Amino acid sequence: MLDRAVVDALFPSDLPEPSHWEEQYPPRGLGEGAKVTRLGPSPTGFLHIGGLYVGMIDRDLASHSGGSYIVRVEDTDQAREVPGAVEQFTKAFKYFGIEPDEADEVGSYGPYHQSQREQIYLTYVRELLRSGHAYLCFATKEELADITARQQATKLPTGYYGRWAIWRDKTAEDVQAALDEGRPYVVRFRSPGKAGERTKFVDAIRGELEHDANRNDVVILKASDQSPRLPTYHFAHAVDDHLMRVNLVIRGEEWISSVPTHLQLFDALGFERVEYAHIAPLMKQQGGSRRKLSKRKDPEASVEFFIEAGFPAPAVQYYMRGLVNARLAELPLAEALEAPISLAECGVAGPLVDLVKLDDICADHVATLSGEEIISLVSEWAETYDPELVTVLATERDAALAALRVERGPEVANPRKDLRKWADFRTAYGFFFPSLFPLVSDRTDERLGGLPPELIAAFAADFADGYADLEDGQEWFGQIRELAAKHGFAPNPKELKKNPDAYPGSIREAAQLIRVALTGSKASPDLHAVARTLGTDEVLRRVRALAG
RNA sequence: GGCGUGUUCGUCUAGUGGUCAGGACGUCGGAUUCUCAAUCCGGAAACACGGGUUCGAUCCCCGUACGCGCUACCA
Repeated sequence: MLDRAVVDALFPSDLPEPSHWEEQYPPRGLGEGAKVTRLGPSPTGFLHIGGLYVGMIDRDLASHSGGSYIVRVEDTDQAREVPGAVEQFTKAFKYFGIEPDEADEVGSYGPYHQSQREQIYLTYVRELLRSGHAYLCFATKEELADITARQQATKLPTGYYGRWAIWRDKTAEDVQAALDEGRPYVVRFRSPGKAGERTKFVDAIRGELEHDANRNDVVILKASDQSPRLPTYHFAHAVDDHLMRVNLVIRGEEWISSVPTHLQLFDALGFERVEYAHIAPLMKQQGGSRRKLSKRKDPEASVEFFIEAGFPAPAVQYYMRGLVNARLAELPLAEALEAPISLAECGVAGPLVDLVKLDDICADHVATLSGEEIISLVSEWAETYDPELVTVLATERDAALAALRVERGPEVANPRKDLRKWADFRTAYGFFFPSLFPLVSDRTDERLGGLPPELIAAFAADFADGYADLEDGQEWFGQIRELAAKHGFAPNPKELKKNPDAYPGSIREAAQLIRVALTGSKASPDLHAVARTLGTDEVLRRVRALAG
């Protein structure tokens, strides 16, 4: 063990003692059972949907227990940091309504960026060094690679332990000599683990788990020739979660294997242990098997994907909550968003993200919204992703409201479900806006089904000349029926099938002419409703364009 | 390789020592219809495999297979 004087000389002389931090970050004095949770996103790219998923659970448990939810940016890997990532996190959390109680400038347990907590970490590293729970390691990358290679060659577990831990028991003289040479070092934890020893712990989701005790002298503080001097995840987890008074750590199941290490660290530091809940990761189907959603390969792994497409936040939340607790998927959306998540009911196998099911949920949800709500949500989304649409919605608001009353609205028993996400709006409803609608005047347009151009022109002209804006749907459609008969169309598809050469098409094809003229599409809401909504003038303008 | 963890219809899952193994999404068929989105009705579809324990196992135990994770100065 190093002399205290030698240890202290490694650190700034004004570095605070642990008591300083303990006083600055006192216990929270929350009620019985209050959960203090945290999410530790790493700004090495866009927020992963899995991060949002875990954050939602954190947020929920904190809220329902009267606790607090913290977002702590884990930016200790400065080399991999991506600029703008933190801003994107904030935006994503906001979009989905999963916002922290404490983050960045808000909260008295900060700073909430690990890169700004150097002093704190150093205090506790020094403490561990003083007590002999940690030591300096001057091993070079080459030496470490060599150790790993030799362990692999002899089929031994890899790691820095036992006789491989070459700096663990060096004399003070050797350490001093290396220090005098100015060699860079890392600080390693002196693991108390013994070969064959087992560690038992309780996971709030999985119950009692058992693992080999950690024997690895893990690095807790990265290289001394870097600035700022930052800790590894393991050490930062212990220090931060203790000082932020977090008492429930919810994280991905990939951390289960690290729990024995974390427990040793908490014990060595004299911290009270925290409760763990390890969540099964969101998966992706890959051929016949499945794998974790990958940020690089899967667009839907990024929360950005959902924001760009304008998936309604409540629908996404509802879907995710159903994955967390299947019971919530059986509840109506509003209830499911309010009902508390239960860790004990969490699945232990990673679920596949089913975008088709999400679509279904979105469609059902949007169908419950009013026209005003849809316009406001679409506008908000379009602010970033379709500025032209924002203007149109503002200047032609009446047209938008009218469009959204077509087969929709609270009084309709079976509302349309053609909007799943805001990016669908332009495709599904754009034709209602004169300024967004390109007239169809080319009679050879494939949308018209290849009917003879002169027939199309004559039909359209006839329709426009005799058009009446009738209120009754059957009567209104009667106009098309009569014209169809006059122009030789079969009265129904069955007749056409019986006698294909006798007709240019059936009533179906005839109606399609008007549909394409009015909407530019072969699929649309009820034609009568569309025509009434557009108004006589606009109907005539569009049909006459086709008549030529 | 070692250690850990998991496995019910295609997907998310419910469930129990004796159930026709339930629901939802998807899918298929039908109805409706001027096209869609829907809606309504109906169908197909699962307890990974092999041993035990038991009168009986999807459920309990042990193996096997397969998936996933950890085994970094990444988180």
